[in-house]
Parts: sequence; C-alpha cells; structure tokens
Amino acid sequence: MFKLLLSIIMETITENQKLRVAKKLKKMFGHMDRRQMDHCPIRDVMALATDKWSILIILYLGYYPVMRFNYIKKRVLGISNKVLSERLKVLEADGYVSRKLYPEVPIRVEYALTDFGHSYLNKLIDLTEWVTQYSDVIIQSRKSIKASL
Amino acid sequence: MFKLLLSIIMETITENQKLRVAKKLKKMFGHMDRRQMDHCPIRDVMALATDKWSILIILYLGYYPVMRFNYIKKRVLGISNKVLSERLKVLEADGYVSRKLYPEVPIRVEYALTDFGHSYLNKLIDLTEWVTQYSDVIIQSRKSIKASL
DNA sequence: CGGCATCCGAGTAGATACTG
DNA sequence: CAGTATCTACTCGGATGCCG
Repeated sequence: MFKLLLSIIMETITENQKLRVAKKLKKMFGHMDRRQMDHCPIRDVMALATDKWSILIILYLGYYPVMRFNYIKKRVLGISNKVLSERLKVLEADGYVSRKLYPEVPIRVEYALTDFGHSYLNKLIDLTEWVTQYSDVIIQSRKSIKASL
Repeated sequence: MFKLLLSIIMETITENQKLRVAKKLKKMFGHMDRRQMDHCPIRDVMALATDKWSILIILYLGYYPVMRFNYIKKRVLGISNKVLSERLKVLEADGYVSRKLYPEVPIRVEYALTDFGHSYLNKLIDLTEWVTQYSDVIIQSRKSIKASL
C-alpha cells in the first residue's frame, strides 16, 4: 500500500520518458558486450565514488573549498584515520580531489576538489536532491514492509 | 600529469556552476544538523541502491521490462543466488522493483521496475552517461598513479 | 599534524546442497 | 523454478600505537 502512496506522491513518469530511457539503455547495452560486463567500467568507477564515505567527503569538500585531514575527520562523523586516508588516496588517484602538502612544522596538508571532482559533485547533487525528496517515503515504506514480515 | 589531461579534455566547469552548486550545498547542509548526519538519510538510501549489484540489476530491469529470477541471474554475471535474492528483497522493500508471483507449477516470479524505480533509473542513467564519458580517462589516470608508486 | 602499520572482530560474499 | 540453509573464506572497518 505504501507503494501506492509512492506512485501517487511522486511526479508520474510518462510513457515518453520511459521510451527515452529505453533508447539510451539500448545504446549503452549495445556498446557493452557480455565479456566487458565482467569488469564493467561503469560499476568499476561508480563503486569507488559512491560508497558511503566518499559521498560525504565529496559533499563536504564541495561545501568547504579546502579542508585539512583532521578537519575532514571532525566533519565526517565516525570515520577512522585508516579509512579516511584510504578513501582520500583512492579519490586522489581517480582525480576527484587534489592533495597539497605544505612542508612546514607541523606539517599541513590541504585537500580540495579538482574540476573533475566538481563535475562529479554536480551529478551527485542531482542524485542527493532526488534522494532527499523521496527518502522519507522510502524509509517509511521500508519500515512498513519490515513490520509485516 | 594525467590530471592535467583530465581538465583539458573535460568541459570546463565555470565559476558560475560552482556557485550554483555551493548554493545548493548550503541549503542541504543547513537542513542537516550534526546529529542527523549519524544516520544520514542520503547515505542511508544511496548505499542500498548504488552498490555494484543493484546498479546492474536496475539497469537490466530498465532494459528488459520484466525478468524472472534465473533470467536475471544469467544476465548479471557472477552474482550468486544468495546475493541476488537478497538484493531483490532490499530493492523491493525500498520500492524500486515489484515482485509478482504466479503460483503455477513450476512456480514463476516476475520482477519489474516500479514507477519509482524508473524515476531512479533516470538519475542512474545520467550518472552512467557521465561515467562512461570519463571512465577511460579515470582508469588511465589510476594506472599511471599506481605505476608511479 | 598527518598518516601509515598492525592486529583483531564482524559482517559479507561465494559455493554447494537442498526444498516447496 | 525460485529460492533458502549452511558453511567457509575473506574482506573491511575500527582501535591502537608509532613516526616524520
């Protein structure tokens, strides 16, 4: 019944939109043969930047133009040193963030989004806007189903 | 140096765009207080539908309007029974896919995207288009950095 | 301050076998 | 056919301690 609610609340997806999507998918799937799917580049790239920590890190870096290690750690609640440094390394390797080291004493390191990172941030914000719009309904729906099990 | 390449190849992000993003972020962060971040709804919802299997499942369900269990399993290479049924259950619970059971012998179950799922698929396709556009460069960049370690 | 090395525990994925 | 059950293996996250 919550699914009913969902479809009522949300703007209706027109058949036209579905067709447009189908067309794009066809193009995508056409270019992807079966063997490629194994090491699917989409998934490969997505997986590195959509995990729960990276999303928050990138959003924060969009909000605060430059951040230092412990500053990020303070903002991103619950992240450990290890995971943070690991994530930052991956994000740097993939070109999302830049890392600038100032060899002072004590040492200072500043992280910032690259232009590429900003481009990604754009997409990410689209998604988060969509999510925040529906997250309440999703969570409600989730609970009601769990309760009925 | 690959980062240089990145910024040359990609369309440049204008300062205006950055400002627009900053504005949106400000709004977002304004609405999120610190305690909320703990069980951040954005992350919470995203995490369930952006993992490596769910993305493929949803893309395939967008391509083939209805699919049966073993059909999905054949398409989504490498997924196990357990993980597939688990993912489908989660996706159903969150309202992305519908599950229709036909009590025939042998039993038949058909999965399809809900309207909500299609709405998400839209966003997902935006992202995958962006990713495919840059994935080659990202992977190159990744390798060159790894090689230099 | 920034972050790497190490260890440990928990959760998760995968393979296989089995059932309504 | 559409899953569940069970077991194992392995990865991943968290805590701690150390170093430049």
